[in-house]
Amino acid sequence: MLRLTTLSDVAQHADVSLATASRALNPDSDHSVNAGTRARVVAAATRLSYRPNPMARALRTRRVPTIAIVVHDVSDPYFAEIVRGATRAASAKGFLTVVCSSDRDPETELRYVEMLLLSRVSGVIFAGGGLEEANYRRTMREHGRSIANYGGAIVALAPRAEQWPAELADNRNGARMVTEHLLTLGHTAVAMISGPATLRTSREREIGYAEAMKVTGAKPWIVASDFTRAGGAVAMARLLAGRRPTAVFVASDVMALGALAELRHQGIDVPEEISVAGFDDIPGLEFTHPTLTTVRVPMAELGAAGVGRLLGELDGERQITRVRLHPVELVVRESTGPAPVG
Amino acid sequence: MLRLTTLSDVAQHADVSLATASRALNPDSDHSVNAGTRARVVAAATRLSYRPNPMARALRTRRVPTIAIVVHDVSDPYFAEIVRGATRAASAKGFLTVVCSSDRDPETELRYVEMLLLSRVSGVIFAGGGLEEANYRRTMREHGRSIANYGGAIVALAPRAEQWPAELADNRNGARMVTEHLLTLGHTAVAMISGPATLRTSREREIGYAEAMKVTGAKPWIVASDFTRAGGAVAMARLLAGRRPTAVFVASDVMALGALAELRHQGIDVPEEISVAGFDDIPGLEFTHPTLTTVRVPMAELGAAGVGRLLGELDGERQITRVRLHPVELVVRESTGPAPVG
DNA sequence: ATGGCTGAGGAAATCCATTTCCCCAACCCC
DNA sequence: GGGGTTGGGGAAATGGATTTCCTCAGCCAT
Repeated sequence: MLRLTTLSDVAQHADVSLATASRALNPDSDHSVNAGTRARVVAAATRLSYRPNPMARALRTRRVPTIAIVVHDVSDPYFAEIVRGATRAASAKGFLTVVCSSDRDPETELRYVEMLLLSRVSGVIFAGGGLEEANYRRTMREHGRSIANYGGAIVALAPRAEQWPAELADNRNGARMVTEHLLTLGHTAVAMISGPATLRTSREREIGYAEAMKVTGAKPWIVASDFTRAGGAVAMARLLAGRRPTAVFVASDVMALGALAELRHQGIDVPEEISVAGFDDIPGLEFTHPTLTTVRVPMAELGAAGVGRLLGELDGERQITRVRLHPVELVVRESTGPAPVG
Repeated sequence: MLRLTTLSDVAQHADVSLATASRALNPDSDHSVNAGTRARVVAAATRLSYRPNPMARALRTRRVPTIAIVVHDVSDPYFAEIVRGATRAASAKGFLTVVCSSDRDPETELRYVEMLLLSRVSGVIFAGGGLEEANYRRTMREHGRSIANYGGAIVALAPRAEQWPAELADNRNGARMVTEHLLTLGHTAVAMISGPATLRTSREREIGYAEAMKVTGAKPWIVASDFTRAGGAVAMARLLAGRRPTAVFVASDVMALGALAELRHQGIDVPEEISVAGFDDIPGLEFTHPTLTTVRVPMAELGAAGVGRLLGELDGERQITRVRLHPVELVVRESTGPAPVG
């Protein structure tokens, strides 16, 4: 069985004590070390290709060099992209990332969070929005407190009832912008396909949409469904069954892809007959047909920002602004066009 | 800062020594404990709601209740789906899963694996195929040995040079099947868009394609590119620039989506003028246009099987068959049709 | 010259569970 | 009854880094 070089090996080779070796290699210590001594230690460490044992360090510092990211579904491109940004940022700082995919089941999510707090991860990033459900909220609040109690940090990347520090996409503004875009194109019958009403993210995007609609005097026209391709298709079918809109703002790209498929299925041309816009700008939209107009959410950046924020909190940097809003950007592609005349 | 109950608290309350307390709570120890004593300890542990400190345990046992999965890119639907299956299976067994996304960079992957072996994860699942590059292979082999040395397990979910236990999709067979499907439709000029030549997965799929082509006497016609949407588009453009095929087998669905976009861009009808088939059956293909004919790889199942295999290896179950092949299935959709006449 | 301070180093405690190694009593067998 | 096993328990070592508490020398001010 492999024996790796330990700090005491390094100390011996550099002819210093364990304490000095440790301090030499952790420059941000309070205790100063003579430059020459430090050089000797560093040299020895390099020569022996020393790597500190993460477990020992974790035991002593009471902190695991691991963070967790909780998502609704890893195989949803939106979350996948966030995870990508987060893992990259984390590994750059020497942290590993455990990914917990709840498969959109609140129970599963709660169980995961309990596992996480028992294993004392340094911090937890909640990438998905919270649920507006009494039991879920209560348990989540308790877990959050437990995590805070042992010194773990929490960051949210989507709107949540809990007052956790957050790095959020400007959902409301984005929804308003894209709706205004559709209105500017001359559409008056602008419907929205939204996510589940229990999800805060849906609500924020609905509010932005409603704000833009309010100006026109038209009243909001919202159909809710699941945040999945199938959900989008179903919602679009429901819309098409009644009075037809000429433009539809869909609350997520994944749903929008489903909606587009349904339109194609029914032989309705986009954007000639109906304009469609999504939200998120997941990768690959420029390869769909028609290419999808959407609102770009800097997903990978959100993930990275979440990690940065988390590590900052761990270092005790109390941010004044608990919630930071990341700007979003309208991306106009082929799926939106002028309202049909007549 | 919360002080949690430690084993010695439990020991005191149960009025036994530390050693006995530990043995009472870890029933699979060699050392037997009197039933009454054990009951006392367990009662105390429950009363104090004792949870062993994972860090201390990890330091001592040199093993963390965590497994790792190494992928080329989490935001690639193929890998995302595998990760989903793996994390679910792992959490059912009480393991957390760290996800390492190399972003298709060999250096990054190697660095990750080094981090993993230093943190002594219980096991590592390699979801992506290995690279045929001398330095990569050598370093990876060394890391693999280190992991085995400390008692960690390794499982591969894609073909690799290293002789690790593997749960593989039947790539060769799938590629043969889909190529035969195209040939059966009357196509004679059947080209293949493959992944990077350095990737074993590409090679296996090429072999299956070549086998099917051999029967017809036609010689293989392969264009290699990246395993990305853009890669698929570029390769298709290259194909279209020369003598045109009437059917193209694309080595992955993600690439196939790019290839389809390029065809649409050039105004070429699918499948009227050119048939296109992919590989993997990533989620959402039934929402594309045209819906994509492909070979279904049970991705989530592979991920779960990988976890199962890993935990089996940890328990010392030496499998006789090192490599298990998972059957794949042809899924015919709209993107393939009869060869154009003339 | 004395007290106080700082820079630099070391010995030892600490984090907490697991695992030797050792001991004792009870029991068995010849 | 003496020697050998076995069941059950404890003291202490172990894993490897961080951190607390000292110590000592050198320097400054009083």
